[in-house]
Amino acid sequence: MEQDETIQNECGKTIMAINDTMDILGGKWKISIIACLCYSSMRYSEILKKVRGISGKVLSRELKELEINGLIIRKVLNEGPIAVEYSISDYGKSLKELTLTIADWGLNHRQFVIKGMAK
Amino acid sequence: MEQDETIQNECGKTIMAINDTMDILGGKWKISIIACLCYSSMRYSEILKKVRGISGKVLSRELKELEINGLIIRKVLNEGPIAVEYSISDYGKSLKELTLTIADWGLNHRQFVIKGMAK
DNA sequence: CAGGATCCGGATTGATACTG
DNA sequence: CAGTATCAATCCGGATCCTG
Repeated sequence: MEQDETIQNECGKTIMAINDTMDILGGKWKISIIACLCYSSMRYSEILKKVRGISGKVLSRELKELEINGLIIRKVLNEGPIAVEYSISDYGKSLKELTLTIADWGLNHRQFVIKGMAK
Repeated sequence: MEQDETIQNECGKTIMAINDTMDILGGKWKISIIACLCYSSMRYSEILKKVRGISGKVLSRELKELEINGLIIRKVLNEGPIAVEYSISDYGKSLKELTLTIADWGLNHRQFVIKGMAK
């Protein structure tokens, strides 16, 4: 029984930790944006092209939130015509492994589906 | 420049792979549910308690989607009074590493915030 | 170019009540 | 117990227009 309780507590802690992560990275786009900036720094309009499907309004909101959480850095390169560069922060780099794990699973899942083994 | 293009392509592929994963695991709760069932099989009402904050309606919808995708297994134990047990499938187990990576980052992030280094 | 303001319809959620 | 049905509230994202 003690063993069971230990397992149950572990489970609860894990879920809390997952929630902590999801509070920061939740939503449809943040992980993609982080993964993108892990490859190289980018301008606003470049991210807009890379992260297919995101709208301008949503992108600027997501970038703002990521910046507030210290995961990315916003740097104004030039005023009139304005140019802004976004890059990953040192802290944001701690998410690189996570993004790769997620991408790996997606690749494997695609194979899995193609082979028709999912059913 | 060729090097740059390679990097850009890698980036695009990574983002597509992330989208593939997110199509399956997207949303606020699915990862928590999977993590939960990686610890042990559970009844509907147990999951409801473990995954704090989720409503019954949303839980049953999420469970249905996870089952359709082959990640979890639904087993009726008993009719009247009905009892249902959910468990992780072999395929779902391939997500265990992912859930642990996410939980790890959440734990570290909590430390990071506590130490006030996030600003 | 970067991104804010506004409008708007559709998706998502929570509460509550109900069923086999 | 394990859900389903329903309604109201809300959250979104998209499109469009506007600014420095």
